[in-house]
Amino acid sequence: MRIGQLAQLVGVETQTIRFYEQQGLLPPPDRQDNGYRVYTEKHGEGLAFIRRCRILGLSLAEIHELQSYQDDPYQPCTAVNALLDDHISHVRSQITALQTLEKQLVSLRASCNDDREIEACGVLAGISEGNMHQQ
Amino acid sequence: MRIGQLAQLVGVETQTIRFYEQQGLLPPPDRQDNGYRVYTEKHGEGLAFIRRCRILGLSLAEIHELQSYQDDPYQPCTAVNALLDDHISHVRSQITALQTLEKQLVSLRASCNDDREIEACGVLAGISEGNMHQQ
DNA sequence: TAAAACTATAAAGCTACTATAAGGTCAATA
DNA sequence: TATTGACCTTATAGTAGCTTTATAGTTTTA
Ligand SMILES: [Zn+2]
Ligand SMILES: [Zn+2]
Ligand SMILES: [Zn+2]
Ligand SMILES: [Zn+2]
Repeated sequence: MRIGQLAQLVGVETQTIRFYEQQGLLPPPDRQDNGYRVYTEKHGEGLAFIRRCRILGLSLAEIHELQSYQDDPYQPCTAVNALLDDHISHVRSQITALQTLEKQLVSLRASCNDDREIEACGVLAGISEGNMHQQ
Repeated sequence: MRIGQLAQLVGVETQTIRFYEQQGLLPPPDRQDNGYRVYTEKHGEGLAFIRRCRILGLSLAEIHELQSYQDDPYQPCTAVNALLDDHISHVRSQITALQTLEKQLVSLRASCNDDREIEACGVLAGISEGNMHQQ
């Protein structure tokens, strides 16, 4: 399988595949005489794994770590589960931060209607004066 | 006021101030004979405004837009309020996406306890098989 | 006077790609 | 046979918002 076919199969751009190879997330495939990369089914599985991890919001570093665990199949999976727990708390703290942000933005927005001049805009005034109802 | 004092006043690194100047968010200050930047109180206010916007999650482009409105104080503030409305919807869609993600991650995590071998890890299996309970 | 602290510019690094440029390879068509 | 088009190669730059590093000049302090 050449790079274009693999890309279409998994739904990724060819550059992305080369990028993952360069980052050490995909093993370098064999090459044809003309230099073209030749992929196997294993590469397809590896690439699909990476993509599903990315959809779950895992960073390339976290994916790399997971791969290192996969290479050690008889270790206990504590570290894998811990990695996921950490990632869940990453996501949760992002959610919390964004919710706080949303409240601030909504209250800022409520301080103005559409019929003022810029000079009297409650939004701009709120930002300028630091009335951001923190915490 | 020199750059270090301004930085300490607002709670920013000196490089960040130079960066904002370079990006056109802070007006270039006067220089001493030795080339050192000299800042006024206005610069302090401008910098604090930028920082508060950043804390509210506004992009530099959005901040730039707000600044252009500030320069036109007798226009109606419709555009300012619209910018904030847009930003609030940015934030809300991020929250929604992260909440979906969190559900997927929690359900994935629930598919494993800590007492398995990697080979039998429910988390890794879940990712590999694409059991991500989408939508 | 010499070191410490501050300033300057320019360039690279960070994440996870995406896009562009310039070129080599191959099958099919005119 | 010549050429078109689809595919492949590498290398380089761009995205956002800084941070870090390198190198050098200036001011303040001991
Ligand atoms: Zn994470
Ligand atoms: Zn307004
Ligand atoms: Zn926004
Ligand atoms: Zn497990």
